[in-house]
Amino acid sequence: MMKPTVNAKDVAKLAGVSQSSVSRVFFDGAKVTEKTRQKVLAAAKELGYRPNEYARSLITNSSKIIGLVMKGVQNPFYPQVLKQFTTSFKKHGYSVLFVHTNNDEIQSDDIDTLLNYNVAGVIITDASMSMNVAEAFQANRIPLVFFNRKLTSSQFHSVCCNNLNASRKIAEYLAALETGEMVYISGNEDTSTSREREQGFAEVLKQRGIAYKKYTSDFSYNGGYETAQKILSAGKIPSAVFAANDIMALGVMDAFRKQGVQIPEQVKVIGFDNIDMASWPAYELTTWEQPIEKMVDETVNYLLSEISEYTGRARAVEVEGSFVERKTT
Amino acid sequence: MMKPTVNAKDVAKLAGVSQSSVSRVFFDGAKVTEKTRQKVLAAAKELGYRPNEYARSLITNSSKIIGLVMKGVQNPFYPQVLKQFTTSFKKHGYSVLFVHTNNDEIQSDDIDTLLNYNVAGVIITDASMSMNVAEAFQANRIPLVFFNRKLTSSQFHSVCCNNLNASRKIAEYLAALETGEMVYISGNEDTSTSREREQGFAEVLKQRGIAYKKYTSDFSYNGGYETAQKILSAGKIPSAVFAANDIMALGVMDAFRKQGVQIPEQVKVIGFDNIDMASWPAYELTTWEQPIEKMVDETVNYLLSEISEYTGRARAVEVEGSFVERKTT
DNA sequence: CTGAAAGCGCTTACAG
DNA sequence: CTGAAAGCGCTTACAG
Repeated sequence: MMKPTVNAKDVAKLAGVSQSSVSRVFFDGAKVTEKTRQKVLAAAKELGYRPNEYARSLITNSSKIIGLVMKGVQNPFYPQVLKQFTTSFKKHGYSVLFVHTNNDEIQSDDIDTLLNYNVAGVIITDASMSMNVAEAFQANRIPLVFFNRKLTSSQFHSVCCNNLNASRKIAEYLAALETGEMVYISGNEDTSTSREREQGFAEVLKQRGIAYKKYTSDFSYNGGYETAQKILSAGKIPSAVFAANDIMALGVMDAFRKQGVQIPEQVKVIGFDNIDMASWPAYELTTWEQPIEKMVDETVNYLLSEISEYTGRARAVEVEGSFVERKTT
Repeated sequence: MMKPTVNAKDVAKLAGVSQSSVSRVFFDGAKVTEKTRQKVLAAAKELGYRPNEYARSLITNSSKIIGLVMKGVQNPFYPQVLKQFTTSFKKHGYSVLFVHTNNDEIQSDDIDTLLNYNVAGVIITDASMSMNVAEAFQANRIPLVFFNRKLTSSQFHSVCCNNLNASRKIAEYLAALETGEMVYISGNEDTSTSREREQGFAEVLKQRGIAYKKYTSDFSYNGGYETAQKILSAGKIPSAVFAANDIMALGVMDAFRKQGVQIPEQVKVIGFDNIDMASWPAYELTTWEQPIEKMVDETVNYLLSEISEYTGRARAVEVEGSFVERKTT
């Protein structure tokens, strides 16, 4: 038994017009007289007609699908991002194909999926991608943006928070409060995000003659927790800890507290992102707010404009965020 | 300038075979001699050919896309679910179209999207859906499963944790510890999940002659937090609080602690889900673990079997979870 | 503005 | 097993 598919021809017959006219009624930008439109719409409604998206994509050689690649759904920052992208693209008539990579680097079967569906655009959030793979998208003239990540090569578009400026501000704030040795906890070292946040922080501390020690972690709660234990077992409690994201900062706080270390009296803690939990009474974490909405808007606008007219122009867009002072400093 | 699309015909020409043969090489289940296969594969590789998914879907009147509808991405339980579904479906050659609804009820434009893409199957997680909309999927013979929700009507398939059994066990556990009045904090009242969890809890408490009071909330952290404040301002601290999910339980804990109420000494707290945070040292929440993996497997298997042969058979699948005792009881 | 017709890139009976 | 051909449901020049 087949699904009873009703097509444009059926509607045309019932409406007493040509199949072309039916098509025009449902195709944005095509012209039909109001009278034809009404006849077609009535017939379509009666039959329960809906245009076949696959036939459309086939003939136009384009799709209304955006590929969104994500890895760290465990970090509450990203579900938030996913939600905003989906909502925003829906308004523009695009749907989101969700691709999850377990690995740091996006795998070739995921790329195949994206390419097979001829996605209108691709967003890579916290996964990375080898150069030649990114080039595969360029070769197919599929616009691509790295979200919250930046590649060293300038030939790819990226949208990030101004990490350098943010981490400078954080360092200045901390330097005004404390002058003892501090700690920076990095996320995965191969991410621009982690590197830039360290860079701005280091710059200012150097100016002020304040030393800091770096611990390498992985942007996860457990990573933060374990790093805090290492810090403590190293003997001296630092005057402040700047973690490259909030979820690590929460781990740090929990580990410190477990050892009876007072925050902020003995050590100040600052995160980055301003995820929901940062404002929870159990944490009240001082942090830097990433302006997700602005970042999403920038990304969507770029993608939309590249979809309507492909230029391949790429640049590193940076959006300012804002400092959120709470009770851990 | 057009995208340089290479199609099966191009490959056929280079390989010296017919376009049909090229198609057969890339279509699972079709037969070709090994010699032909090699020639085609070589040519395809040289040209960078990949089958057009839209032409495929058009001709087969089917797709390799699963629609996943979700609302509460703010609750860490759901990103986890999303991740597992994506991973599992990928193994079976399906991609996930992510649909986010802000509203409790899934909106008609989302349904249109799903229908236009002729999705192979649909999963509704925490959103609800009016009966006639669900019927639209049935009319199109698109298998549908409600995940972690159950409709009163038995004509739809659902996969849930055995909430009744779980909440009975929770009540028994609590009754063995305390006999004073308890509290149940519901999620959104129109969800089966919340109702069933109350039912099992109420049943057992009644048997044991223990009273409980119900507060209505919304499955969110803030909801739990505010409810705890209400509980406290009502005067008497209950012997135990059972929150319909973990994220509310965390809110409850934070509100209690803020008022200096000791957990578990003055009041015991139990959640439901076993999200990552429940195990964090700041909480160590006693809870019921929902077996996400098993629930996802059940859902995927059902969908896959209905996709390969549609029966329309529906039943309410229930999966057992397990009690996780930590330090809040 | 409207209709007849070509064609997007595939799958799949049908012959051979 | 393989090839020629029909056809999936659309969009879009091209005439009228």
